[in-house]
Amino acid sequence: MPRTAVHTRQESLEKALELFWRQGFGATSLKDLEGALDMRPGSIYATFGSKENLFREALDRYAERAMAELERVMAAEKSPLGGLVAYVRLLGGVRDQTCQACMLVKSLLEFGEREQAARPRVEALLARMERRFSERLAEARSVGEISADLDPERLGRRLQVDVIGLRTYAQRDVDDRAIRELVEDIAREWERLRQ
Amino acid sequence: MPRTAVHTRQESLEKALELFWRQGFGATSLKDLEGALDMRPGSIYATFGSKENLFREALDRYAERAMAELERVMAAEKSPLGGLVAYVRLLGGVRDQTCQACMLVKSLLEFGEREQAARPRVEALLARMERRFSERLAEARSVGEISADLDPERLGRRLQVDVIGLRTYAQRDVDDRAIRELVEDIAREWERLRQ
DNA sequence: CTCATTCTTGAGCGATCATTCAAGTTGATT
DNA sequence: AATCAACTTGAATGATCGCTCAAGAATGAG
Repeated sequence: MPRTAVHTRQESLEKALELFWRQGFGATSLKDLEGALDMRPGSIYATFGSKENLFREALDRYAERAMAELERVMAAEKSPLGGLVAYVRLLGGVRDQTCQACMLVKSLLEFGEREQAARPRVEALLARMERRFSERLAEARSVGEISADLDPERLGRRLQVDVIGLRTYAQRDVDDRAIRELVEDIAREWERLRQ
Repeated sequence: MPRTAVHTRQESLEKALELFWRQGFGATSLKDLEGALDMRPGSIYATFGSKENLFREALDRYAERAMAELERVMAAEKSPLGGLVAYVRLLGGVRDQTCQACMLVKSLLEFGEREQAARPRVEALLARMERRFSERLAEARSVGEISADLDPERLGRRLQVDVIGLRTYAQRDVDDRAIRELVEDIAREWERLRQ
């Protein structure tokens, strides 16, 4: 009996995610969203409630995809350490994405003040990613790939710093060769942990 | 014969820098600046021309200070590599600054689109910092501190990735011990290049 | 067809944005 | 005291911000 919806929630979210990722929350106006989603303000608000809520949903979707990709890459490698190295190498191919830098990191820096609404979510999603790194590094240690002296938590943090640094650096206007070399250097450093 | 100015350009710039660093360009309104500089719009525009120009001057000032600190730390160490390691260790004390993350990096991510006005300047300032790293690493190589096989340019990039990653990570709501351990781990990695 | 339900529209809301400028204030010089 | 240049003020500008809501359009059921 209802009028058929012309857009699915998922598709709209995808388009919003792309915009927010590229431009950030503050720099993306409702007019931008109207254009990208091909929806009028009334529809957007009926569907998503507010710009901020739409952003939060986009963030969650982004993080979900990022985690899924990490799991996919890790699952393809038997070695826990090898899986993480493969993930690092994959970041070299980031150049043809919507944006080189991680959306979580962009949001973290945009919402510097802690009282900002989306900030806790950003924190939680970054923490989850780091935790996954640490878990995998703990596995690597327990199967003897890396020294028992190493602390998986410290290594997980260290890996997140590398990922953040690499992807943020890739946002600079440098040529692809530089990025490829960088990825290779970082990947080799992690390989070197193998004992 | 003129009326005595109540604010010096330098002091105003300092206050603006602090605001822009913490909040970013877009999230800092003229009302914010009016409050922080204790100046009315007319004065601000008479002095700095536009919000964007004020931001650009603040950026330059930030970069100048950052470069000066790098030079200071490096000058205090005889060893070129040691100077860079000392700089990395110093980043651990970043926690009591205006903002943990580098203002250049925050700006790089905020002005993702290349057509943004301040973007080329951000690129140039980041490139200058990296170049300085590479120069110092070239010295380290020429005095035999690190292997002749290593490429100072690649290492300079690698160091900038570490610095970007570390300072951006420090923006997260993690405890100081985590940051201290991270700085130590990164510093030790660079020490390990010493042959 | 009529109706009820769901979705979409877009004009318009008050607030805030960066910016301008005519008028006011100040202080040294005459 | 009068003058004038330098500096500051703050009301006002048009644009744009996120958002609302009454009205319109489209569908399936009766």
